[in-house]
Amino acid sequence: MARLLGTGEFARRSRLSLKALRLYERQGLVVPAEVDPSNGYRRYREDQLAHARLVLLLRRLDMPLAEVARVVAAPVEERAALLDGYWDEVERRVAVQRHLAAYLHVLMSAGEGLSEMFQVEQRDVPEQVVLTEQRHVLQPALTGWIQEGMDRLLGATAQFGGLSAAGLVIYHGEVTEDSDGPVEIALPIAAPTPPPGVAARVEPAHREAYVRLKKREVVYPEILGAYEAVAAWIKQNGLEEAGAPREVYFADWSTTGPEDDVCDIAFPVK
Amino acid sequence: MARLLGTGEFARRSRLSLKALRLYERQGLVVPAEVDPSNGYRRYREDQLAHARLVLLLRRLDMPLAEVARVVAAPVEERAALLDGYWDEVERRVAVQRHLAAYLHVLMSAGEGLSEMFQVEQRDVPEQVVLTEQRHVLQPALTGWIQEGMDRLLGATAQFGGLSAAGLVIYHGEVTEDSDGPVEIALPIAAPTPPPGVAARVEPAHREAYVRLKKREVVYPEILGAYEAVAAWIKQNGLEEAGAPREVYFADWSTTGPEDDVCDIAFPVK
DNA sequence: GCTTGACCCCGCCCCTGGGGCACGCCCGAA
DNA sequence: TTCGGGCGTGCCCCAGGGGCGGGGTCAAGC
Repeated sequence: MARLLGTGEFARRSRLSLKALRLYERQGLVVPAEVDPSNGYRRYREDQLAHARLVLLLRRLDMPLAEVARVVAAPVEERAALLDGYWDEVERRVAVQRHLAAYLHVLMSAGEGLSEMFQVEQRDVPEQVVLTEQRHVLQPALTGWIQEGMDRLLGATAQFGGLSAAGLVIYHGEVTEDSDGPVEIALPIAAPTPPPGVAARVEPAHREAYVRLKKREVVYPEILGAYEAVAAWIKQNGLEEAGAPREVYFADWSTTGPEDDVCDIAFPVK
Repeated sequence: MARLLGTGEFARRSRLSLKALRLYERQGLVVPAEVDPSNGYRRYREDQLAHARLVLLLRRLDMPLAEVARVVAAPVEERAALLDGYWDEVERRVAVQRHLAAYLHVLMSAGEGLSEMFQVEQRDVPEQVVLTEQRHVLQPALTGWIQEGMDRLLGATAQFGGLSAAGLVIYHGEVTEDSDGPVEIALPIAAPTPPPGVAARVEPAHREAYVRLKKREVVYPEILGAYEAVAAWIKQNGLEEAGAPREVYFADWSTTGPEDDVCDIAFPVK
């Protein structure tokens, strides 16, 4: 009955290294059935093998030890859900990286000729009264917030006769995984001055340089290439940036396909 | 012309941390255009920004610094290929983990009831003369070698009247990512004794416990569950393992679908 | 009973890719 | 000249171990 395994045998049969076994004991992941107090020898029950092998397989998913501990400590009926949660997270991360790898492939194949990928134009934009909403938001939450905010403000434009021009997303600060803007959503309305009682302001008339993007190009971080292209173009042409960069959404996001033009990346210039 | 950037500005504009910049300098990845010998101040050229940003994006793919160094040091026309090589590797690794996650999901949903997932049977196997080929091989190369070896030996069986029973893959040692067997392929032929001039031997008569698997279950590491199930069943039924475990392939691999039975996992018992 | 391997302990240093802190110098502007 | 921020180095920390070395221990053979 008291057939206990020494570390060597337990390690061989669980395929865990001795080093890993000691580490997992410290982390409370795989705790020996008993430790001889006189010499510190660890002894494991045979039925702990299944547990140890489970830990091994979870580690092969590169699951952090802390998360492995949570999974194996959870009631049996909750384990599958925890595993799925972790794995979905991995798939999301890999999906982002997959996109990035594809972008880098294009970038590198283009032989650094980034600017040739984009056609930069200029135009004059008249003064506009815009309903506005501003927030600090990190990149992962950005598209969700833009969707919501656009919808919310679009509802608010109704009482002013609806949207009078393309909606803007203005980046007053950088938005990346660790820099949170702020970002402003600004929807133009046909009013001569900002109406009272709502968040609104005048977006001044300006000249801007822009590139037009297809829907499939409007995805982080590929979109950064477009920003860089415009910024580089501005410098090359002896102009200066004169305001926060912005995205001009002139198409309905939900009804367009990946090859349709949906927005411009624009920098005010002088 | 000599517009050089200090570390602070270079870090902000490249989005690399100061710490990362110093590290990358030591690794020779992003080397400052000049270092003031009197005070150690680093200065970067503005055109190094693109280089630094490329390093940043490659790092976001979790590409190791050494590999990033190889990519950015390569001629421009080779970079895309190096990137693709790395990313294919990542996709392969993730595909294996995806499989493993799915297996673990099933395992955990079954509530540890692994043995209930498999129906273990017993049977007697008569003495057989087999053509044989043995090798050390690691798990990743295993299926490829089995395919080839089976084909090769199958050709050799022709001169003895062809295959007389299901082909065997016998595991004399464990086969994992870091344990390499040895593994034996053994194809039974209708001969009373091992013919001279070819690698052949007698596989003795024995009783064996086995489970039958569908094609979709015959994939590492899910298949380990089947081995464990048989091993557990043997213990539970008071028997003993009496030989190396084996896979008995009784169907043609190439013409079967994922839901077809293709092989048995068998342990000789006594 | 004694010796000899094999087994097992612990602790230290190594790796990657940085984060964070302390301490101190240095630079430019008021 | 002073002061705030920019910049330098060096040290310790993280996961998840690998590897080495010094020393205690266990069982088996003689």
